[in-house]
Amino acid sequence: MFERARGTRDFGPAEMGRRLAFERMCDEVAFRYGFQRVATPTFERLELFTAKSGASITDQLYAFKDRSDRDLTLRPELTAPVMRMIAEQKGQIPKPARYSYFGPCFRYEESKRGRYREFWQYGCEIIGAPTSLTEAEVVAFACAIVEEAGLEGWQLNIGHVGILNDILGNLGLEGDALGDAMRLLDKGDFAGLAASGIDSTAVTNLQSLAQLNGGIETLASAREIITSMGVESEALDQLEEMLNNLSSLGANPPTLVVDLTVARGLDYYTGMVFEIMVDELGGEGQVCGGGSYKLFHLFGLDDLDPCCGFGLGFDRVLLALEIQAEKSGRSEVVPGENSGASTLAVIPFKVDVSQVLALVSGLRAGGQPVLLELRERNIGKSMAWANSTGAQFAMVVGPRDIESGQVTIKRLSDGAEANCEMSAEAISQTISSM
RNA sequence: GCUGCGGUGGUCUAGAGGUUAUGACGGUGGGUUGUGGUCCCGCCAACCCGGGUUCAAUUCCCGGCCGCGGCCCCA
Repeated sequence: MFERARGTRDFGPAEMGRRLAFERMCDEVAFRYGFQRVATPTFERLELFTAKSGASITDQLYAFKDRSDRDLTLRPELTAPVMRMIAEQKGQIPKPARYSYFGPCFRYEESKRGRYREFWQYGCEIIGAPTSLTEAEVVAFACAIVEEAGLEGWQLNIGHVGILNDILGNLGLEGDALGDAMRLLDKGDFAGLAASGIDSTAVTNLQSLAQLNGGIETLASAREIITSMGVESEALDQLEEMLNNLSSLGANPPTLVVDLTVARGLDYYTGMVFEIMVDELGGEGQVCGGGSYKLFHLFGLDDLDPCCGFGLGFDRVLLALEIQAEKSGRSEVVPGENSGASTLAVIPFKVDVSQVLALVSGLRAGGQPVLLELRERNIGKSMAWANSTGAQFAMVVGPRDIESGQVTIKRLSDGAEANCEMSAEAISQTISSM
């Protein structure tokens, strides 16, 4: 026997229906926010990702050589490919561009629940509009997705790398030391910060900054602390503006935490950074992350920096929704996942099927989903089959019906029946009126 | 990378050093050649893999693989 490769999953009809419903929902929200869907290849030149994230990521990639000895890799994320796509057009696109995307990504790492070697990301980027309003739009879009998906109890964490840069820069940190300090801050490792040689008063101040917990109102306290450290931060004003815009745009997270020590551990973030967390997934609780970043300098298009975007952990959101639905007894995990058109199971019975197929064809042409019984079996078994398919209606077409020109439509949920003329129009009409 | 727990038909599960390896769900066929979901009967289908201990291992031991949790990491 052959087993699935580790960290991969199969999706049967029920699960796939749910995933498609969620993808459609994401696209609908994206459309309302003015995003246009784009797609990039599943594999790319290896250099694209090493340039973005350093050579050390190679061991987490599904990298390989092609027959011409080119270094390629399955994509581990979608931001760099989208940047590459725009760069290939020399940035000659209408700006600002609002792109959304969805697709599988691949990372070679230990798999566990909520972390797979093949996983799906839904995401977006706004390119060519480096403003705090852009940031607000991006975060509002992310919030809209999780909210419309019906996720409960999620938390939005927002920080600003620019503010951290101002503070740490004022302490004389730069280059690697600054990056290290930022990573320590992100982890909340203040002992490590003190050990790295940062002035103890500054560490204390950073710690109280990290302990601020709340929404926009915490900015005032943050400003006090930052001012007391002798730092003028324009970035702080930008963050305040962004948060106000976010609120005006209707984002309404169950919990909002303005946490200036959120750094997302990534070198290329430059401004606002954010993440959306849920409790249900333990250590894999981050379902979305993003912010403002500079990457176009890698392609020689510095003028497009910074951009703003996010990646949404498609699988994780679904997992969290499934756990929450289970807990609350909700039957629908993704809103609308069960609301398909009413399918009609057509059961030819003791007739030459060619007599039925024209009718089936007419029904389908008219937009009526038809599931055709393909085996010749007795009525009882065929009805059981119709029921097991999930079809809402069933119709037997036998000699009697052919002769009379009348058929009986049966609603499978409760056995209700209705008769009508044996024509596609009459049948469709009968179904929609039942 | 570290660490804890687990692995019996497709799914859930009983079980014991020697069994025709349990039951349910499911699938399939019949009872029933014009109306399903009930009921009855039949059939399909499993001890994760490799090594060790033993007369005998699916059961005990070790390793691997896979799954689940925790830590590290998470572009």
